[in-house]
Amino acid sequence: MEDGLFESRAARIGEIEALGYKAFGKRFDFTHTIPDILLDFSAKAAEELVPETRVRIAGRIQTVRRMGKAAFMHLQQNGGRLQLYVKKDAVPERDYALFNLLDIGDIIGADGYLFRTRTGELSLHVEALEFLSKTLLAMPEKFHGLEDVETRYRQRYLDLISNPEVRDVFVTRAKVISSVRRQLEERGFIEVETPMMQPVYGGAAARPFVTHHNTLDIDLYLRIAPELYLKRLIVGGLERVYEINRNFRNEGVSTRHNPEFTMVEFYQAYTDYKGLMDLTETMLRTIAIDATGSAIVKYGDVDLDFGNIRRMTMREAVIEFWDGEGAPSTEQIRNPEWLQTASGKACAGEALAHLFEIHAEKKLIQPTIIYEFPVEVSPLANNNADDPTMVDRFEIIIAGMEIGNAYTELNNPIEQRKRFDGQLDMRAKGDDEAHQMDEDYLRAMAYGMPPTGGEGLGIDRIVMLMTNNQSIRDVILFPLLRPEGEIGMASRLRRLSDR
RNA sequence: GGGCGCGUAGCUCAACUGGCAGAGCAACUGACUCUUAAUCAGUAGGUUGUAGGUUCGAUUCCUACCGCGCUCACCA
Repeated sequence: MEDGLFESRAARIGEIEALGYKAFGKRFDFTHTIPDILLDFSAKAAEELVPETRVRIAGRIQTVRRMGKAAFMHLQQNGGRLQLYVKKDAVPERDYALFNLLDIGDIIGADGYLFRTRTGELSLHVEALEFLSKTLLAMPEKFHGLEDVETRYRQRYLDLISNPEVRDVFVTRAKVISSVRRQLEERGFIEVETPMMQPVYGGAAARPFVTHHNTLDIDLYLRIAPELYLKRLIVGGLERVYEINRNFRNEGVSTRHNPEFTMVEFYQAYTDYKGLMDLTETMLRTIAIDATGSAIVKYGDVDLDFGNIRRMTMREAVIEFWDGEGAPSTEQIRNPEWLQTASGKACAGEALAHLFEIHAEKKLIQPTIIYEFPVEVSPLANNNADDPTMVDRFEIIIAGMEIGNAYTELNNPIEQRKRFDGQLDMRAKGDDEAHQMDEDYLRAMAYGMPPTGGEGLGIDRIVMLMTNNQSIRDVILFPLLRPEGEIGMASRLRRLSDR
């Protein structure tokens, strides 16, 4: 079958090697990265580049403009791009022959000196070329880049090559994670790793992925949360622990949900949910500053203000944001019968949580802490001292999304056993996301758990906010997609070898 | 899972009411020693996602399927 561009590029492998270069090259020790050069020399005028500033650089060819016996091209590396000027009588004959074989997308090295062109662009006057790696496939169009969303997710490498802003998203993601880690470390938290494969899953309400260990012949669940293991460590005296890692939930995919997603969970002995509110406000503000340079972050058409976080109870939020007629009074919102009638839910706690979700959550755009949650939807949180139907828990909601969830941990094993039994009842009634009984967790608690506050923050969603992305897939390098059909790459490459 | 939308050259996009499938970039040949979405002249490149159907004739209309997006449900 005809495969013109692919075969003509493959043929150049032989031509490049005939000149004495390696088509899939070797180690190349550069003196500067391209971003270094841009940083160090962008501000310097043409005359300041003399005496000659000699550099040795490497990168991928992004554009080529050939003009007879001279040419300009742009080389990109680490998100920076530098123009190269190649003149026939300034490079060895062999290197000029190589230059004539170069394709957009090839990876090369270059030696030369920095100068400014007539139009003032900082450029490298090339004196020697080295070949480092051949591209066989055509790059996306230079002006629009790669737009097709499916291809961008499936071939993220190509997305990263042709869309520089995508690289910036993942650089910001790294800054967010680094900020979280640094802030927790500064406060004496230690990073731990707990099982991703768990014989009993818990710590959240979700359906799990199931896998199987052959030798032990047991089913294991990919964790839906690390919570119960982290609290075992609190029992063990690791009084400030955190873990940044993936959770897996076997549920719907949407612009806010990926089956595997990244959470930071942290637990601090001797504090409570109020202490965590203060910590959360500081952490989120600092993340925003570390990631974007400001506590005010543009998201869609709003400016999110991480410097000023409102706090309100779930009941207050339902009343304030009630849609249409019939907003409850402060008495009605505490009345189980009213709640059940208004929501159609069987128990008062689920009813309140449901009303909150349908009336209030989407409208909470500015960072808001919602506290006092119903006990029925919070099997691991400690009771509120004044209201037995409520627990000391809060969520942080931003742009209508749940970003974090925290509570004073339930540390009474007698109460915890009752809560587990309540969850088992819900499971028996068909709620397959109700919490499982975890006897070893009860046993740990029976040894005595200090009063503790614990919290989880959704890293992916925070990155969405910091990078102004509306879809979680744009902040996950390789979001889950159905496997694609036949690609045919192996057979194309096989035909090259068979010739 | 439901609803709506999309799928055309390697990439970005056209193609009126059903009437010969086109352009730019990339590629190839040629000109050009400061260009930058380089320019100029020319060439080649298509199973219109897949399989059926309607029709003299289908990229266009219909059905099913595949993939993706948005949205609702679901997801504390």
